Amino acid sequence: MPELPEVEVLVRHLRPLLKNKAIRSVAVRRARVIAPTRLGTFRRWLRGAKFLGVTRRGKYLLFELRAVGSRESFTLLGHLGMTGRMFLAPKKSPLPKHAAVVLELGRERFVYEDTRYFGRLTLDISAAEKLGPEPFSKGFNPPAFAQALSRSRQAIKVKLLDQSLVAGVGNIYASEALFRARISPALPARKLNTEQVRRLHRAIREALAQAIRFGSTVPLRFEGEKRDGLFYFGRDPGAPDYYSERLLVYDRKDQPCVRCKSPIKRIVQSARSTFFCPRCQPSRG
DNA sequence: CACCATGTTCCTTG
DNA sequence: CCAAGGAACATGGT
Repeated sequence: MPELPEVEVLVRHLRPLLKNKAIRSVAVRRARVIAPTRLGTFRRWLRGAKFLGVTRRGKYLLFELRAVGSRESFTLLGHLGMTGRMFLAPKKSPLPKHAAVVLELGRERFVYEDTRYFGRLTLDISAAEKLGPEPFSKGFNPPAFAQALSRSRQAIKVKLLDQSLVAGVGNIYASEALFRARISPALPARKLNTEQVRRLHRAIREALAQAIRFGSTVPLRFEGEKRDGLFYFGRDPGAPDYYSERLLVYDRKDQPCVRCKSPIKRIVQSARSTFFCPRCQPSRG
C-alpha cells in the first residue's frame, strides 16, 4: 500500500493511537526487515520506549520515541515496501501469517506485517536522508524541478520514480500526474519545456493531494487481511466503491480515456507498467 | 507454467 | 564520479 498518499493517511491514523504508548516487549519475526540494525540493538532501544509522535517523509514513516528516564528522543524508520501494513490490534489478537515485527503496548499491540518483506522497520534512518524535496514543500518548485530534470535523458515517467528528484511519487501516481499534465511518459526528462514543467509540478501536487483527500474521506480498515484495489488498505464491507472515480489512467488499459474516450495504453518502461492516453499525451505536440 | 504486482538497493556497463 | 539499465529481494494472485 505504499506511495505518499497512502503513507500520509496511515500516519494520520496512527499518530493519535500511538501517542504516549510505551513498548512493553518486542518480537522480531523476520530479521531482514530491521536490517541493518541488529536484533539485540533493536530490542534494547525499543523496549520500554514511549511513542512521542509519528511523521512522514516521502514514503517513509518516522516514529519518534523516547527511552524511559531519557530526555533525548530517537527515530524509528518505517517503510511499507510493496505489501506492508502497520496497525494496532487488541492484545493477543491472531497475528497475520507474515507479521514481521510485533510491539506489545499493553492492551494493544502494534503490528507490522509485510507479505513480501520488502519494507523496513529500522533504526537506520540514512535512507530517508537521501530523499529529494517533499512535494508540498517550497523546496519543490518549478525552477528547481526544471533544473533537476535538465540533466536527465531518461523518460520522464522513469525519472519521476527517482526519490531524489521529489519524494513520494511511485508507479501509480507517476502515471496519474503525467496524464493530468498531458505529457507523454516517454518524453526524455530534459526535453520538457518550461510550461510542461509547470504543469507537471502542479499535476504531481494535485494527484497526491486528491488521493490524500480521498483516503481521508473513505472509511478504511487498516488491519484488513486483503487488498481491495482501493487504497490497498482494507475497507469496511459494504463501503461504497469509489475506485472507478479514483485513478484516471492507472490500470485502465483499453478502457476509454476519461477526457477523450480513446483507449488507454499500457507500455513497459524500466520493467514497470505505465498507463497513458496516446491522444491526450502525445509524444510530440 | 506464465506473467503480473504500490519499492528500493546493489551491481554492472558505458 | 555520474547516469542508466537490469537483476535481486519474496510472496501471492490471476
